[in-house]
Amino acid sequence: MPISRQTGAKRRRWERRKASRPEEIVAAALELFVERGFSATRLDEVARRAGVSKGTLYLYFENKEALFRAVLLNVALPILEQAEQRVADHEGSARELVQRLVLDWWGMIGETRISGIPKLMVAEASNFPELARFFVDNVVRRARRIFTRVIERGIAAGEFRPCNARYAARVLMAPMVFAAIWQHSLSPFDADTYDVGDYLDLHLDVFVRGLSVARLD
Amino acid sequence: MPISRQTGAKRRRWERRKASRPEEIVAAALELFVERGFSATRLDEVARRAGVSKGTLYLYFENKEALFRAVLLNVALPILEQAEQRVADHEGSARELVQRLVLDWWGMIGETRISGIPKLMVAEASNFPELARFFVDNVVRRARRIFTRVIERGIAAGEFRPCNARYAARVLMAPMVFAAIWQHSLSPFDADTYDVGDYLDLHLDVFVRGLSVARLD
Amino acid sequence: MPISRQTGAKRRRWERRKASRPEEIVAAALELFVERGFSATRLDEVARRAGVSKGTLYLYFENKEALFRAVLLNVALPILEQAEQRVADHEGSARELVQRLVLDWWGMIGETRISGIPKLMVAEASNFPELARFFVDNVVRRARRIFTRVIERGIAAGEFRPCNARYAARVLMAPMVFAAIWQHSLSPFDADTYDVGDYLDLHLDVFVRGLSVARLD
Amino acid sequence: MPISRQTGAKRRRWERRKASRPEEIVAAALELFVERGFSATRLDEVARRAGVSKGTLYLYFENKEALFRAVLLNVALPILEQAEQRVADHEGSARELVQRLVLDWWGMIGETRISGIPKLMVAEASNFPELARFFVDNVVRRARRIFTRVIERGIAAGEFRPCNARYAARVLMAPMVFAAIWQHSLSPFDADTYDVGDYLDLHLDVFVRGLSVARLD
DNA sequence: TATGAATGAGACTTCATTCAT
DNA sequence: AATGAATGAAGTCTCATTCAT
Repeated sequence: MPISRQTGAKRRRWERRKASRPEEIVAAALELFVERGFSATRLDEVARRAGVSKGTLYLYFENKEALFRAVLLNVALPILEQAEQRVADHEGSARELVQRLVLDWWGMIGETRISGIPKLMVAEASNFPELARFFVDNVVRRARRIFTRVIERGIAAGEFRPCNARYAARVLMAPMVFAAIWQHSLSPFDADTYDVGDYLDLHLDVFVRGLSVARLD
Repeated sequence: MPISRQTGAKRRRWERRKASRPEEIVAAALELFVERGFSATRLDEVARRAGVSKGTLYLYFENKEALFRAVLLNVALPILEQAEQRVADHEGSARELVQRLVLDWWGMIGETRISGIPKLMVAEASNFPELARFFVDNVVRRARRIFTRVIERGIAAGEFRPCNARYAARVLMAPMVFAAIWQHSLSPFDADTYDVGDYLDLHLDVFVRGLSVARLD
Repeated sequence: MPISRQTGAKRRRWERRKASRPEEIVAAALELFVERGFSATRLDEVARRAGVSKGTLYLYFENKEALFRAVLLNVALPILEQAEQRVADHEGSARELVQRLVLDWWGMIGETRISGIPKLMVAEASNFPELARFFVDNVVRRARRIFTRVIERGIAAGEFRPCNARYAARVLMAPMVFAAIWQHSLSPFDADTYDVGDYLDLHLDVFVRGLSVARLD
Repeated sequence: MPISRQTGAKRRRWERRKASRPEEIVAAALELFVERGFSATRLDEVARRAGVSKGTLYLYFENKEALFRAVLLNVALPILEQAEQRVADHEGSARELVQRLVLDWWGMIGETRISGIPKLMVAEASNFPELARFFVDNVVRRARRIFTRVIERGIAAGEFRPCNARYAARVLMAPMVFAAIWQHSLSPFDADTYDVGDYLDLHLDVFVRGLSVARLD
């Protein structure tokens, strides 16, 4: 039985938790935005899930759109930066690197709520052009650049066949990002369940073989 | 008495063929749903774009959700069935077939509004579970089955290495579907433009090489 | 017993009265704005008093402020223009004219709701600067100009003593406008009732005597 | 135990004289009520302008309406009483007295914030009936009585023509009160600037001449 | 005393839906 | 069949008020 869980349950009405509030709100908003989309998410429910009143939201965020912005900037960006860092630190052959990049990404993000961001952005892009632009510039293209560089390195090292590295990076990333989108959208309605890890393994195997100069056995 | 009022001669140029009304409405709805999402789409605007009054929508569709259903059933499904058919008719080596399937799909759907459906479904799945289930069962899984079969054929013929054909089908499809989603979401905000045809060519080349038993030169 | 009042009472829900709606809404808004002020007036109540639903207000007016504007432009302005016209047509001695101007104004406006406009504008001026400016330019100064001209004419004709006609016009107008403001504000709470007609008569008598060159007996 | 925490030596420079808090709040409220009206005034801003927190308001005033009451009772009333006193002490001819009363009033009140009270009361009267009644009884009628008495004295002394002194008092006061209202409302939007002193001088000159028995030259 | 984070009723506004015409 | 004025439930947001600190 958990320690000391039985008394604190009845949260007092005027309790204040200061610094942690905005994070809790953003976390609740992330969940709901990912689940229902921006428009279909009711602030009422964000508040309820964050355990605050409706008015409290407006203490920390100017309006619903600002909350959306915060979700992206305060949650997605830091984690993606961290991922970027971790990924940049990798060493080894291009082949290995390609595989580590994808598997690490999924390992870090895949099972968390963060993986809902792509779906969210894809769904709301045209309703929030500036945010879309921001997201593309600061997340998508940065990620693409990393993958592109790794592939270029592989080509330079004679590991990979010469090809358009930018396009290859897109090909490499698509199944990975799609897995995240799928998981947060139609996957629950799909009777054909699948293991994302195995799926990514296969993708990586096929991709690396397909791109390699040498015959891999 | 007014002159020539009884003849009906004043045929307005935008007088409509009655039968096409519902189609026009559905077409308008498709555009807007894809562009903005279901919640953010105003029926007012659907009506305006379809060139009818708001009230008219309700002559043909019970409510907004029914219109959504109609968009999927009346527009997406037929076209996708047609695509399925065309794709099923293909003959040739598995390698060739794989490539034809993907390129045909893009050729038929890619530049049309239909390609917005994946984004729309992905965005609204959790808000419309039955529709999501329907879409997965009648579109996604059917498509997956076709791709799976082709790959199985390739394995059986000794063209492709033995592997989990279902997973390979997912890997094969992901970049294709992702291209459609991307085109209708973040692509307009992406300074790195790309040619989808070239992208798919590269994907297919890498995929087929990666899956093939023989060395392709 | 009033004729045919018993059947039409139960106003049907979907009745539409087209053209008259905006006027009815503006009339209701005028009453309430004058009575409570802009901020304290609830659109709910405007709608109820106009016999429409809340949503209907937005069919005709973009928002609450636009309704305020409409009250001024569509109600106050026309009537004041009419008053201006009528007043400009007057002939006779300056003395008579001065008296006619004031008494006519009161006769036309005094007992109507329009006389609440000065109080309303005075109360809300600083909250609606552009509207205030518009009101001053198009109503106040125009009225002032009329009065100023009459006094100048009186001076030129030797009826009135030379003086600053603009200031004299202000002195002449103040008790008149103040009567309107008073009537719509503190008058109902004043145990000392008074007859505005008598009050204006006295004002005019004193003013004209005080300004005249000749001794009036 | 912390060092030197008990001495209270750290006297913050903006440490306040406790006693003055309510006055500061009332002063801030007066300004804002006059400027924007009661409803449109935010307690948030009252607090900010008074240099206290929102919660502090409630230490001194039960609610917003009580603060409004306090503005009238604690600020307006005393000053108006003082004005009344000073005015009552005057001696001299009725003519002189009339002029002193008006000019003194303006001299004392005109340039201060207190002169905004009439506008405020006029705007909010119907929203606060008891307060309106109180204001009329304790301020308006008392002032009127003073002016009435002076005019009666003038009539008795043969200075002024016989007339209804109560009405004459109203006529005398109106331009004066109106000047105050104007100053706090539409004056800032009026391109025709004017000098209130000159205006009142003209008013008094005309009024006294118009009421006098003797010819004034 | 004093604070200011938190509350929640209630305001303005939107928009899917209805129905007399 | 078609319209579009009208509706009112429901959403976002505001702000007077409360109370733990």
